[in-house]
Amino acid sequence: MGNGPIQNRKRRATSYDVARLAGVSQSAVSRSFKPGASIAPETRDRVMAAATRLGYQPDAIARGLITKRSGIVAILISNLTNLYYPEVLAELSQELSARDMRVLLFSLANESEVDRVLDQIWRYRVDGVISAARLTDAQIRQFGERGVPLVLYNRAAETVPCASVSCDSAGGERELVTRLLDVGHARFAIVAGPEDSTVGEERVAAARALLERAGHPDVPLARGRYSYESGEACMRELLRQGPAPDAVICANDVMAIGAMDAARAHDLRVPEQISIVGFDGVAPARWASYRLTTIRQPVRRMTRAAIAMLAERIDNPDLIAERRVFSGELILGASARIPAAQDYR
Amino acid sequence: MGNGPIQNRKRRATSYDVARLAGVSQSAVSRSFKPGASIAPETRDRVMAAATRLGYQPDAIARGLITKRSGIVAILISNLTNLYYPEVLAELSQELSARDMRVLLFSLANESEVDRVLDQIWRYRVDGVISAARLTDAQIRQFGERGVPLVLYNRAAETVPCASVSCDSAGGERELVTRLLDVGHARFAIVAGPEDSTVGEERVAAARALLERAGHPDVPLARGRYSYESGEACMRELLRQGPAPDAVICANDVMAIGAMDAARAHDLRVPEQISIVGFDGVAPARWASYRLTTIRQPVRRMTRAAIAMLAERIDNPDLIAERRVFSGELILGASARIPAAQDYR
DNA sequence: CTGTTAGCGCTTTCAA
DNA sequence: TTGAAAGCGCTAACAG
Repeated sequence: MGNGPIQNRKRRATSYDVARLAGVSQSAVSRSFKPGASIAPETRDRVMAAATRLGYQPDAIARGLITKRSGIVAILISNLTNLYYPEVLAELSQELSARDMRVLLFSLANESEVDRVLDQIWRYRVDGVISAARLTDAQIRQFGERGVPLVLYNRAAETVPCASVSCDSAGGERELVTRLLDVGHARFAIVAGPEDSTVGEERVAAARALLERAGHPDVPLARGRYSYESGEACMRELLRQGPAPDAVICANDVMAIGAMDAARAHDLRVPEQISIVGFDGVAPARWASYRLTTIRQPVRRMTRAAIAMLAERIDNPDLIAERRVFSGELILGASARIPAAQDYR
Repeated sequence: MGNGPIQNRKRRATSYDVARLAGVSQSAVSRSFKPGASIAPETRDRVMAAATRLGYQPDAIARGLITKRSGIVAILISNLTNLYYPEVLAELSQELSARDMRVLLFSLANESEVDRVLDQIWRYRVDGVISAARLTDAQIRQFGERGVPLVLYNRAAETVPCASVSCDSAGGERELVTRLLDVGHARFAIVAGPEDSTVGEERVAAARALLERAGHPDVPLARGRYSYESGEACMRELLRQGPAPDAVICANDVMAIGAMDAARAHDLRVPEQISIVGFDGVAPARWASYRLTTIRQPVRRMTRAAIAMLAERIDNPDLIAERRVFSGELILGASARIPAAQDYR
């Protein structure tokens, strides 16, 4: 304890306490803590000394009441168990903290909670919101009405203009499918995500369109819920339904991993007998047992962009909506018969 | 829009606005929103009607200023990329939200950030803190001095009494090692976590103690950083150093998974030639390519306990410190030669 | 550069 | 049951 801050247990020191101890006015204390405020270096030192003695820190809550800035950004995530989202959350959290903003986390077990969460968001006067959860257009509109900056992560609004960052699902999927076609895969199948997943549907639609144009209409499709187990189940379903496919396109990595395990359980060798590709580029996709061929989302670039856009909008709420779409990076793993291809186009 | 709330863009409605519209005093509005306050049902209805028309919600920030309760709990997590923590975070977040508390998330890239984070915590007047990050005793003491309730998750304080929940590392590890010994494993090796990880060291110490007593002193040990890559590297190191072990005890699942892949890359069959065990019970440990034998932490029970303890201490700050230790559950996967053993004891 | 003063939006006595 | 009034701890004009 020796030279630790003196302090009556419990009651925390206020700026008045510090002012009294330093022999200055309360506003001098306030100014001492505001960078660039007009205060004599000498007074400031006295104040700071008193502050540390009392263990004083300006109260962010009280400050927010008057500055209209809480320093808090809310993050909405639908399901943290998705394996892709923890990576996103870690990046967001890191970068926000570097920019001196705090994260109020809302993880939704299901979509119906959104309204309840929005209520909380209004009450806490957050400076802005990054949402990796599905929002209806009506919900998005509320942000506009209340003047709370919003950036969507990996989703987009249907009819309302709204700032967003995302990874080019269609482009990435087309790259994968083109490669698969080029080396002569012939019996395709798709493991899709839930129908209400925008990115999932984009990926599937892009794959299908390309396949159709290449003379593969009516590709068999099974729907999972983005989980490992559902990936396994989808693969089993596809194998049961007809002749084994020689290329399976999965809407995300985790299902692709489940699909690989299920295929192997059916004594199919990956990629010799069956190619399997995913999407996202999560860590386990790189594990030696899988070495998944996939499209890696540039998570860090995307999160940084999201935060930059949000910060801009916090400073200038009337900024026009903008969508930033990043290309994913093709990761040539070992789960698909695709040539390493340097001079590829 | 039709019957949506009327509202001048940007400036949010205050209790005064509502009061005026409802033709009551501002304090009547306040009371209407406080459950169990003395207010005539009829007035309350008028107020509520006005409130919805204006899209009014009591401002949590302003309320906190006077009630001394922010409704916010801070969660500290060291590294979200650990795969075990997202599961914990998801549970914590879920349960806190059910109890009408918000989560302020602090994810630390490294231990040196702790002090910076604590500063923020004091400023935001959080009602309490759950820490799954390492705190020094001096840091823990600050919580006591400031009267901020703290519950440690999977760690414990050295010399300061402090509320905590954890999983019985030693007990779990002993169960694993006993089984391995019983079936005659003879050449053990350990893949440990970083030296500054308390749980990691507990697990390793328990395993070593038991092995020593069983006539296996000086078990070779390699240190990883809890990541897949480091698990792989450790296994390679162990294989390089001497005769291949027939049982490898890993301080967590992710390293065990890395170790399995590395062992297989060396053409060792798991578990026939080498048994590998982990700790935690994360989702990928159940994947068909691994089916890891491990100890599963009862995450939901632990998180619920942590929150219950925190809530108690928020209501009664002087509550005595308590440690709750939960037993892990042995998961018999297929990564170790251990009999299914029903009548085991 | 410094102190005085007026709030931010709310809850909570205290009388009526 | 209700309204008036006094703050919670702070920042931001405004004079001095």
